[in-house]
Amino acid sequence: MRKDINISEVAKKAGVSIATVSRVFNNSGPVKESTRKAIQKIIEETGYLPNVLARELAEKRTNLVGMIVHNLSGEGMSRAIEGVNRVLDSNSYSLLMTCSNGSLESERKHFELLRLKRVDGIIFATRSFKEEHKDMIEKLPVPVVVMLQNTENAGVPFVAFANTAFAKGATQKLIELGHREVAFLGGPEDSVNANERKRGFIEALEDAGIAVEEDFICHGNYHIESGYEQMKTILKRKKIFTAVVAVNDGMAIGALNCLQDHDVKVPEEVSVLGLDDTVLAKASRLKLSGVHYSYNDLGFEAAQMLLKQMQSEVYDFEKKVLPYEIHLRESVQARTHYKN
Amino acid sequence: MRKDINISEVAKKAGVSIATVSRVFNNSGPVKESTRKAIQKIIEETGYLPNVLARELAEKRTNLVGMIVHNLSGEGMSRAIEGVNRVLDSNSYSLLMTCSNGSLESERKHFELLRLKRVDGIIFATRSFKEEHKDMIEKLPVPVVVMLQNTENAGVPFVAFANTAFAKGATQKLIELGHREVAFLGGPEDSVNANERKRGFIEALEDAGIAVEEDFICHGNYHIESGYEQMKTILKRKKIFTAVVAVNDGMAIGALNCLQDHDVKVPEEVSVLGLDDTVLAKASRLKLSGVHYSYNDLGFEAAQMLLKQMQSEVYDFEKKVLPYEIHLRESVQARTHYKN
DNA sequence: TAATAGAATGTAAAGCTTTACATTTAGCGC
DNA sequence: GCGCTAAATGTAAAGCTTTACATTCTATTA
Repeated sequence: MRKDINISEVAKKAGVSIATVSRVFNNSGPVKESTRKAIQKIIEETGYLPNVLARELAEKRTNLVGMIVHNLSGEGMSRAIEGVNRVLDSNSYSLLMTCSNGSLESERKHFELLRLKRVDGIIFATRSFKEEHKDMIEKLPVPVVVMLQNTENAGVPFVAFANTAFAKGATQKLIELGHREVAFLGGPEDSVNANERKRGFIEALEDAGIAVEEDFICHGNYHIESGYEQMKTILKRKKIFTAVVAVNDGMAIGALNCLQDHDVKVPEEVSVLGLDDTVLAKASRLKLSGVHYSYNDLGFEAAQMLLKQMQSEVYDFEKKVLPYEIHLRESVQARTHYKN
Repeated sequence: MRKDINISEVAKKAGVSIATVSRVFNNSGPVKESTRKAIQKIIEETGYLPNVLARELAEKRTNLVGMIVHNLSGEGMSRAIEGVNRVLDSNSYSLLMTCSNGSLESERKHFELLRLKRVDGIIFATRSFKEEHKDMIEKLPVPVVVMLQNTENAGVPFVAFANTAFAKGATQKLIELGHREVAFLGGPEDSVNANERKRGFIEALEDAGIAVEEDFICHGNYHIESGYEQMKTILKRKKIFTAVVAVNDGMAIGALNCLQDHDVKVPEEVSVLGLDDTVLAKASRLKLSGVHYSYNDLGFEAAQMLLKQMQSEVYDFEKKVLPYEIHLRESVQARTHYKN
């Protein structure tokens, strides 16, 4: 298409050197007022825009932040990206987005791509953080902030949710309400986040001196159908329970539907709580209880932390665990005498 | 961090010129086998990676595709981005993502940013396509594909859903089932997509010779609460209707909850259909009827089209309207005699 | 053996900016 | 009017690659 005008053409038209034009454009040095005016006029007339590639080459920075995400399904990650974008936008950075689909090999490829593209920093959202990831990160010439995983042990900066803490807190609320036989619908057994939540659940029981029954613990895949199935499995065991904690809203909704289909009254007979607060929580007529935490803030904080690291010479360890709120709604009530 | 090695250092070590190294690295010219081997060895030893910035400067292309999206809430857009990513990934392009938050001014800013960043093409997802957008696009030196809006009139290439068609089709299904008093819960009045769906609804009625009653048409904001409110408004009018078409799943779920709360039996008394098929459709015990269309495909097709445009010299108009499927599930049944 | 085609390799320009350093200009005090 | 300082401007290198064109081989054919 139409040929771009470059700095030397502007300089020629203005009868000055390119250095002076550069100084005017970037306001990076003393220029006589009359010269400045003249150059600005030419810039405007010609619509001159510097070639960012050349500039980046000279400056050795791209004002680009890379982001590696396993996938985008689920509303959480999108919100996080919005949060990231908000920060980058107001700091003149742009976002290079990639989906890794979770495999280690693919993640390695994406780290290399971002390195090649010379991004100035990387936000890395992974399902589970491995030793190999640490190696990848250490090889990079730019800072990396991990999102959604607690990488304290690895010494890698991160922003994450307090999975164990809020799972424990929510379970404790149920215990406070008199529940002692509580079932847990967990996530995939190899998911770090799901296991952290499960741990919180177990800790709450243990702290209260309640024995943890394996019969009350199941694992699913986060989906509604899976919640339904796992709930059914537990129901079949015919052991009495008065509350269910689900690792996320999908499983909670599945459980809710399953209970209702089996004529178990919620919340009169069984309370249901999802460790989540997505749009699904609002979908059922019976308002689902859950834990609220902001993915938007997650992204926001991660981007903030990254920019900070990018500005400092040394990438020192830093961490941020986000706050949460437990919302008890219609799906939870105090334990009443259980009618068998 | 550690200094990168550049092509001339590799050349020096190998005792050849940089041109030869470039030829080996890019496999872009004849090189004697022994020389090639030697250079490849040095490349491996030194871990040489070309400076992409310099390369892009020389090649005048960035292998970058920009994407402007109003926002990322809702699962649709994320899926679309995944689809885009899938195509770009396998074609060695990367994605520069920006959220415009919908304002025209912001969109203009983002177009400029992408132009500055010298992306090779742009995918533009907007809520409503205006004359100004066309101007912005025509000024750009790279092709643009619009996503989610039918821009046939403007002559701008696009990939979109057949809003009017599937809304009409779904409504016709209801009519075939004997429904004649059908309510419509629409989206925001300034949303092009929402209005296209409304038009399809109206066309179906008109084609069947059914008068369109304003009392049966409401507008909301896509959310569950809004669907609930609008449904209530219509219920209050005390006119008999036997089916409801909602502009999306959120409104449909809201309507469903509202009807049930008012002791209206679904589907026995009123059928409910959402012009959507998100995760929400699976959340209720009563399986919601709807229209299925794939956002992932939307992104996929948009990216494909863009790449094609990028490869051809002239950017000729092209369009793609995606297929859809109407799924009648539990929430819809044939009209039976209406008990008053 | 010389000519010649074709392969292999090298040279240098083009792509465009930033910036350290060099040079020139202007202004001020004496 | 001279000298000095500070401001204004210019020069050229550095950042690194690709590639058109030039040159130098190598091998084949006459």
